[in-house]
Amino acid sequence: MNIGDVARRSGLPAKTIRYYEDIGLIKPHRSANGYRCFEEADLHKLAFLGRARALGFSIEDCRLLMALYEDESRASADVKQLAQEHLGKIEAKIADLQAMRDTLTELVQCCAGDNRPDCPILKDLSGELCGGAGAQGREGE
Amino acid sequence: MNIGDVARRSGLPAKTIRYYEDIGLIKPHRSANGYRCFEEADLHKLAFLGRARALGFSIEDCRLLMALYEDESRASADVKQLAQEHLGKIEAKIADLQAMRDTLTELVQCCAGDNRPDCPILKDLSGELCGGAGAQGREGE
DNA sequence: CCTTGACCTTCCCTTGACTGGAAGGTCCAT
DNA sequence: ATGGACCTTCCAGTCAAGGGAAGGTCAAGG
Repeated sequence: MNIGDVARRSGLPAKTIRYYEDIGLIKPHRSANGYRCFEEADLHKLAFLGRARALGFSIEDCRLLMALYEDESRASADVKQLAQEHLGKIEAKIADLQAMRDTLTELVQCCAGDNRPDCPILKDLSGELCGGAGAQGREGE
Repeated sequence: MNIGDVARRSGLPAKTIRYYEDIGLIKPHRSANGYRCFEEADLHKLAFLGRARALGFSIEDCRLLMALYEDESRASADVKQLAQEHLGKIEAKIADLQAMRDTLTELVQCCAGDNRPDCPILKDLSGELCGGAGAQGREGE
């Protein structure tokens, strides 16, 4: 298989596949003409990588996950720990984003959104406290 | 004020402040010795930037927000629109992360986490369907 | 006067995970 | 032989900084 075929079948862009080879995640053979020559096993790995990346695992996590996958004597505890740590990071990000969302939602609701210059969003950003309904809870930043 | 003082007072690292000057967000004067020389107005701008960044606005959004802030004849509708667009992106990110979290949570729960190699997390990543409780809903990716 | 240490300057490299594009080689069908 | 689709490598850019080197400046202490 050439790179275009694996790209279509794995759903990953050819550029990404080359990049994954660059950083040592896959090691496709080469044909006589220098073209990368992928086997089913490579395709399988790429699909694995694609799914792990879609779950938000970093490239380094993917490397570890692949190593665990290929290690027949792995302990599932190691996989689980990796996944749980990643889950923790995701939950932290969600919490951060939710805090932003809550503050922004408040500010947007406060803002008249008309042609006058007075704007609680800018007031908040400039550090003046919004007298009204208020988007507080960030004084101590 | 020298950069160290503004760094302490704004909570931004000196590196970040220099970067913000580099990209034209602030334009501090220079003392005779070449040191940046910040006024209260610069500090105010940096605090504004810090808060906008903490709300997840991109640098380019921050640039627009600052311009609006300094434009006395702005329409609050413009600010509101910017904030609403940003809010939409944040909500999309939250939804993405929540989907990851849900799948990962399922998989982690499925995994025994002992010293045996059998692991539903790796099974899922490798494309095999998990026979048990199942973390489905991603077949069509 | 000299040194020490804290502070400041610019410059360039690195991050993560790609993406875009240029310049050029290969393959296959017409 | 020519066109177009495919492949190759290499270099630069993204975003928002962070790290660190090499060197200038300043104030205090000996």
